[in-house]
Amino acid sequence: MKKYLKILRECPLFSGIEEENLLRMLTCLGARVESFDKKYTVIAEGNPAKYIGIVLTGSVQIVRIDYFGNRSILSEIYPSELFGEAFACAEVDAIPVTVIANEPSEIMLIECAHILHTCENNCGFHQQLIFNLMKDLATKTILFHQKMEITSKRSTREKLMTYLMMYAKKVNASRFEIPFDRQELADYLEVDRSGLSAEISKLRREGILESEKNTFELL
Amino acid sequence: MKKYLKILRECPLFSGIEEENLLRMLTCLGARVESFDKKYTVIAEGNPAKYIGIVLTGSVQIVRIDYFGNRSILSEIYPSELFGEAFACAEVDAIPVTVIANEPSEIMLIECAHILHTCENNCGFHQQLIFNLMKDLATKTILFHQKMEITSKRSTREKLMTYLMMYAKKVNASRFEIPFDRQELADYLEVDRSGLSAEISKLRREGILESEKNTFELL
DNA sequence: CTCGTTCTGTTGAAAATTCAACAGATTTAT
DNA sequence: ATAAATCTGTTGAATTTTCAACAGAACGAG
Repeated sequence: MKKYLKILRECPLFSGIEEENLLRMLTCLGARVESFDKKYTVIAEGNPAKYIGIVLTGSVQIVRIDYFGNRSILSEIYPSELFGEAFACAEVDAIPVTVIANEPSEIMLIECAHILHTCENNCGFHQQLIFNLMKDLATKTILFHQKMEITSKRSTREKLMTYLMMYAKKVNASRFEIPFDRQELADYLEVDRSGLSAEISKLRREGILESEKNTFELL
Repeated sequence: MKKYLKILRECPLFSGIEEENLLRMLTCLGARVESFDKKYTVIAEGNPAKYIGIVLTGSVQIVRIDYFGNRSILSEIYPSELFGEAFACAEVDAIPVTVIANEPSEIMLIECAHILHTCENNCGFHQQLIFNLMKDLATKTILFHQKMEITSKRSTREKLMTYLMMYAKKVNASRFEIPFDRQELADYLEVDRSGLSAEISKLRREGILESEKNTFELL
């Protein structure tokens, strides 16, 4: 576990926890680490939502696929970030999304019940963990609001431009690389891929942006 | 305050709090009650997100209106439910949505900082309140997932049917009244109103549903 | 290095959404 | 009760999106 300390210290779940206590706490929580190859399923839709996941290395996508196979990408999770916490904390009996490794990834899994309920050792950090979870869930809610601001736009162009402008603001640069290929971007924006490609070309012709592969520059 | 006890006991923020402690706690938290007429703004976009609101009577809508005046309805909040908690807990400096009274409503407002930080009286309920907020935020995240499941559908028909089927499941009845008029439903589903009306008529002609005003029956 | 797979941009046709306008129904205000 | 305002369903035209198909580019495996 020791080699993950650097990442775990950045994890919002453990903020305010002293490093010397962290390893002990992980044992107490029954944390375990699993590895997943690219495209492998970390948690499948329909399973009980018992675990909170922490990305240690690599990244995962939270996706939902409907009856007709349409994929919708809800978010991407990077090292030190959490996933599954909302479903675990709300104690829903089946998780409605699938978590897929985006690349070879190491994932820490912690049974949520171990966090929420005081352990026999009474290790005393539960209050801090619950506070951290609350903060994290509030932040996630904000992120969902942002995603809904994007997808609530009615046209492909508006969705794309809203996304790019938000991303530019987030990284504080007018030139940046996005974490999606075309199909993934389309599934995130909830539009048709070919229409998205066409729109990007159009924006380029109109001099509104430059782009090359996944790198964009707003002009 | 006493007359609101019945509703406040149902409020997820206060679950696990003894009734005899509730009134005292409200004073400690500096809770206050304000009244709003129909269509009046409870909290306007852009203001600092300091307050958690609790609907006591009536109801409010959480809406976002973009540059071009397109309205998007994010959710409706009914008595004993919370709003604004995500923005307040995440301590964002400007709330990105507007809260509007749906009908004459009484709203309790509590400064979030009073909940998160232990008060001078050390009244000892903060841990429970923080746990409750965490639970509430997890539940809200689930609700957002459901809304995104609706709006991620590509056609008006699919959005409408997904919404109606979810609503039927929620109230456990195939015949039910929805809380939206046509324009509001369109703004919630993020589609064009006239197209929505047309789609409802079409579904009725096809024998898939019955409807009269805001009452629907799935066949 | 080569072959096979995946990704991307383009295109045209079909389908759906949006938009504006309107008339009848319903609700609200006086 | 009447008038004014709002809400709803319909329609047709303009615009967009979706869908399927394809060819070249980029990538990965062996």
